[in-house]
Formats: sequence, C-alpha cells, structure tokens
Amino acid sequence: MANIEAVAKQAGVSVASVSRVINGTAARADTEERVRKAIAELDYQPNSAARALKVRQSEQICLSFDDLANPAYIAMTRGVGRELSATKYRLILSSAFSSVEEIVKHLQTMGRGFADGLIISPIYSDERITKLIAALQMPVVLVGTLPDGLDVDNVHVDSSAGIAMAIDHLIETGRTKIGLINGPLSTKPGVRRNAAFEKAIKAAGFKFDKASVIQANTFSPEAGYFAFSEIEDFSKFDAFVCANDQLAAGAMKFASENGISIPGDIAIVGIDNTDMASLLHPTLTSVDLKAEERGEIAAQLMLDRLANPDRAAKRITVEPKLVIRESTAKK
Amino acid sequence: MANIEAVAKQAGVSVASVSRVINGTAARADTEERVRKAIAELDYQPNSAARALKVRQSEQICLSFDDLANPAYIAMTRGVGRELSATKYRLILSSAFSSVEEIVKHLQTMGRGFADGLIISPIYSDERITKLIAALQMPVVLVGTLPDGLDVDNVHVDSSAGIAMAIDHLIETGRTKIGLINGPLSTKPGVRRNAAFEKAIKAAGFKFDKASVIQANTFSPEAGYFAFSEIEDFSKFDAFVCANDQLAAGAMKFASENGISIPGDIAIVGIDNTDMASLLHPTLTSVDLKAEERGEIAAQLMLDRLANPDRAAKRITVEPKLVIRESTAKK
DNA sequence: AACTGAACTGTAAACGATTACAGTTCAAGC
DNA sequence: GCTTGAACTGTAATCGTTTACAGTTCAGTT
Repeated sequence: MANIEAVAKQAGVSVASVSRVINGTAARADTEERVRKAIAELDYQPNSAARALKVRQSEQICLSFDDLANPAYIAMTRGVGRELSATKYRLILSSAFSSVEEIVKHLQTMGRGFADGLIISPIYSDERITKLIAALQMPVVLVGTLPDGLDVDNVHVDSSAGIAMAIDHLIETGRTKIGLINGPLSTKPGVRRNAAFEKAIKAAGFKFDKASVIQANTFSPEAGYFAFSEIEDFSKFDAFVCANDQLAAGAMKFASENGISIPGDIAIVGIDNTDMASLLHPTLTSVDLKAEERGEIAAQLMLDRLANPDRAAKRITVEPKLVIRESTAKK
Repeated sequence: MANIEAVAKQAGVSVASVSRVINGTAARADTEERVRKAIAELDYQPNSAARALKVRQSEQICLSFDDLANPAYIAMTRGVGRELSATKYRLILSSAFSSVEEIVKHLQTMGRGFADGLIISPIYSDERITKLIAALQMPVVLVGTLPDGLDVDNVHVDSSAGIAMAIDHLIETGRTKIGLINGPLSTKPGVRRNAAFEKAIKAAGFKFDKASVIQANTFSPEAGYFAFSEIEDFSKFDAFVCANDQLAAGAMKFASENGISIPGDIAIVGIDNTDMASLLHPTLTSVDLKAEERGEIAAQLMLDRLANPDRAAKRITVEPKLVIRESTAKK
C-alpha cells in the first residue's frame, strides 16, 4: 500500500505538499496536478489510523442500543445512518447488550478514541451507566429520557402524551374497560409506560385498577401472545394499549385464534407505528413515537455538536402522533 | 487523557513494560501489579488509532449492504453482530446505498485501512463492483451469489431450491395457476428469482407463461399492494409466490380489502420468513432463506480468515426451508 | 562465589499522517 | 532591476503505540 511518502516522491514534491493537496490547503496549480496524478497512479488512499492519531479524530460515530431485534431501534438506526451517510463520518453499531455489565464494559472502551461521538439509547436505567456517560470525554447524544444529573444533548419523545392520546381515543370511541399490556419493568420504557397509563386513566376520570396492567417479560410478539393467553376473563376488558406493536401483534394473533373479535370485542392500540401496523389484520392503530425521526435528530445534534463543541446542551422533544386504523373502530 | 508514557512514569517502569502488560506478554509479577495499579489510577485506555497505526489492524469489520429497510438485511446484521460481539472486533455499518456509484465510492475508501475485513451483500450486479472487490487488499466475505471471477469467502443460499419448494408445495396443495410477484430486475435477487421461478414451473411439468410474472419496482409492501391492484383478472391465478414477505404482506392487504380470500381464492407464499410471517392474518407460508444464519456464518468465515489469512476461499451453502402456514392451506 | 541461560526490562526506531516554522518563489509596483 | 509582501513549499517534530535488540536481573548449578 502506497503511503504519502511514495506519493511525494512520485510527484517530486514534499510530503507536506501532498498532505496539503489532500486536505484542500492552498497549493500551486501545477503542484496540485502532479500530486493528483501521483495519487491516481499509485492508487493512494490516506491511512485512517495515522490521520486519526495525528488529528485526534476518528471520523466515526458510535450508535449504541440494547436490542437489534426491536423495529423501533432499527428505525432509529436508519435515521442516524441516513443523516450520517452524506458526511465524512462512519457509523459504528454497538448493540445486543444483554446486561448492564455489558453496557458498562462498552462505555469504558469509549476512552480509546475510536469514536468522535456517542449516540446512545439506553433501555436500562442504572446509576453506573449514567455516571460513565457523564464522565465521557466526548460528545454524547442521549435518545430517550434523560436521567437526572446528566447534561448532554437529548432527543426525547413524550411517550406519556402518546399514551394519553391512545386512551383518549379509546374512550372517545366508546371503550371503558381499558387494560395495558406492558413490557418488562426492568426497562425504562416499561416503567414510564406504567406511570403514563395510570396517569392518563385517572386524567380521563376513570379509576385506576392495578389488575388492568399485565406485565409481559419482553417486548416481543410471543410475550404479547402469552400475555393475552393468561387473561382469564376477557369480559373485564374492551380495549388494550400495548407497550409496542410487537406485543400488540402477538395479542391480536391470540385473539384471532381464539374467537375474540378485534375491534368487536376488544380494541387494540400499539406503540411505535412500525411498518407492520398497516399490514396486520385488522390494521393496527398505533402511537407513532417517531423513532426514525429521533435518530435523524440525534445525528444532527451530534454533527452540530462536533462542529461547535462549546455550545450548551440541547433538549429536543418530538411529539408523538396517534395513527388511527381499524383495530380501534367503534364496536 | 493519559497516555502510555504517563502510565509508565506512574508505575516506575518503561513504556515497553506497560505495553507488554497490556498485551499479555511475560512480565514479572510485581511489574504487572504496578502497571495495573497505575492504569487503574490514571483510568488509562490505550489509544486505538496509535495501536492501529503500529500493528496495521483496526479491529473493525465493515458490513455493507444496500437497504436498511429490508428485514432480511436486518436479520443478517443481527447475525453478524452477535457473532462479533464476543470478539475484539467492532462492527461498522455501511448501508443505504442508493446507486452503484455510491457503492463504488464506498469500496474505494476501503483502502484506508479503517476495517480489517469487509462483509458485503451486494444487491446490484455490476462489473465495477466485482472488480473493486477483487482488488481489495483485505479479507472479504460475500453474502449472496458469487459473481464470476471472484474468489472470496462466500455464504450463499440456494434460493432457487427455495422457490422450487414453494412451487412444489403449492402444486401438492392443489394449485395449478401460479404467479410470481417479483422485485425489481435491476437487482440480483430479482433476476435470480425470475429464473428460478421459470425453471421450477417447468420442472413441475407446467408450461411457463410470461404473463404470470408481475414485476414490482421495489421489495416493499406498497409495491406488493400495487402489484396486486394491477391484476385485472384474478381468476387466472390461484397462487402467488412473492419475492419477499414484504411484497406478500402488501398483496395480502390488497386481497383482504378487496374480498379476495386467502387461501380460499389465492394461496400466497412469501420469502425470507421474517417475524411478520407468523403475525399476518392468515399467517404466511414463507421460504426461510436464513438471513440471520447467513450473517453468523459470514462473521465466522471472516474471523476464521483473519486468524488464518492464507487458507483457500470457502463457499458455504445454506439450505432454505419452507415454513408452511395458513396462507397456503388447501382450498 | 562464579557461571549460565532463561526471563525480564529499557531504549529507541518505527507506523503514516499533519503542521509549525523557516525558507523559497513569484508577481506587482516602483 | 530591486524591493516587498503574499503565496507557496520543505524540513522536521509530533501524535501514542509496538517491538527488535541489547542490556539487566535472577535462580539454579557448579
């Protein structure tokens, strides 16, 4: 592999001139031409590591989240990827963290300088994670709820408002016995959805009954199916909000297999408005939490921050949107 | 940020000793202890770029494909990610290539040495891409059909066999008028599926009619929906193979909206066996092309090749599997 | 105690770029 | 032609590691 010295020799100039041509600093026309010719002849590509070492920039941005099986994170990745693709930055993906320890280990390696910035969407809430993020000597954009005491750029969606929209919509369409199929309480979204549900139910003038919340142990369709299968008496409910579309899809599958009509007997609202929502039968009403948009915004914040390291941290809130489909039609 | 020299000073040893402790070369117990203590005290993390420059390894593997919206590639990414997560290698994701030019540009940057290997699954078939891959001075694993003249590690699924399985199954269940909803012919999978379909139809003793193939212009649900909406006379068909589950889902949606019974009037087979297949209504029979497994194998091949650079290129073929569900039940 | 070889350690030269600084070239104005 | 300052160029130091090589330490033999 040719290095800058070989190019310099080939072009009959110094390495400094080659570097300057590459980096767009002023050079005489004939110098530039000779350098470009030499680069082409030798098929030269500047070495990333050497450049990174010298200028202390890797031109890489790391995106970290916990679950590559969750369509919402995929959508986020798409948003980040699209935004980054027009820039010099490469995208490093870190995911499939199965435990807090793994995340901690990953965060500790950030000090090696292989990334210029970190976009992270932590699903687990843990003091150690917060501390490590706070100590990081690099730009961080956090997607999700900002933990107390962390002052980094943040993109956040008001999922409580989303759940409230869902519940208001259910009530408007005549539902009165609304349940929640929630994801695991060991996760931040799980905890938040519980709280938001209770609040929204009360705000609508209903009384909140703990028994109306069913905990699934993952955010998967299987968990949704299982959650529905555990319900003994469906007459206690006429609607469910599900913590994501996957859970909703699983629940709907159980319903269709067991003669429970949707929306006839039970209305269903999903969350995330994934591609699947409009393909299910009946099509699924879902709260769009704008994962892809949040990914785009996160990447923009990161690029902005890299260009402007001293600005104050920004918090951007994205508004959820209820997309009404067949699964919540009036009885 | 502390560097190795600071650690050496703190520990009262030379930088060489620090390096040796980090890299596990022999050191006296007390030396090792002092170095570890100093590392902990200074919160030292070795600089990736400096190491990469010296040892000529980035500890990064690049995964490239064209469409982050396609669940099959997501599954592949999951497979690669899982396999890599236990190693020292980081995963770089390059995707959302909208044109051959973009891929070419991307491949040209590979010479910079930011990745130790490339796992690539090109959807477009183009001479330039093949040439650039062949010229690459690094391990390459190609996922998909290996172009002529390229001698790199390869993971490949016999999708023709998959389509044949689908057609045999349809015939066994009494279908005789089978169509294909294909993806764009500008892509490799599109071309291959056409050929495989024609071959399988003939092999089954039917005569092949060009009119039975409908070209969609993307692999999306919308395209599947549109393809079905363009069919003038559904009585000409009693079954469709769709080039992926997304197309199938879109087609089924059109069917359900227009009183076409599946599987009553038309049987449907998807391809890829994505998560969605078991959630649709009716559940979708689909040919599992084992995208996640192919990703895993690709990563294994890469790791193996990095450990053993001189071995001959391997070709691994994965067998597709037909997963039968409701959408192809007998009339 | 001296010898020996193994085991460890330190010095210094790389790796391939960028860039401060000093030196050179060049065009314009007299 | 000389001066001048701007524009360009080259030399060499530097980024933070790894590692060859030479030097040192040390335990075990004699």
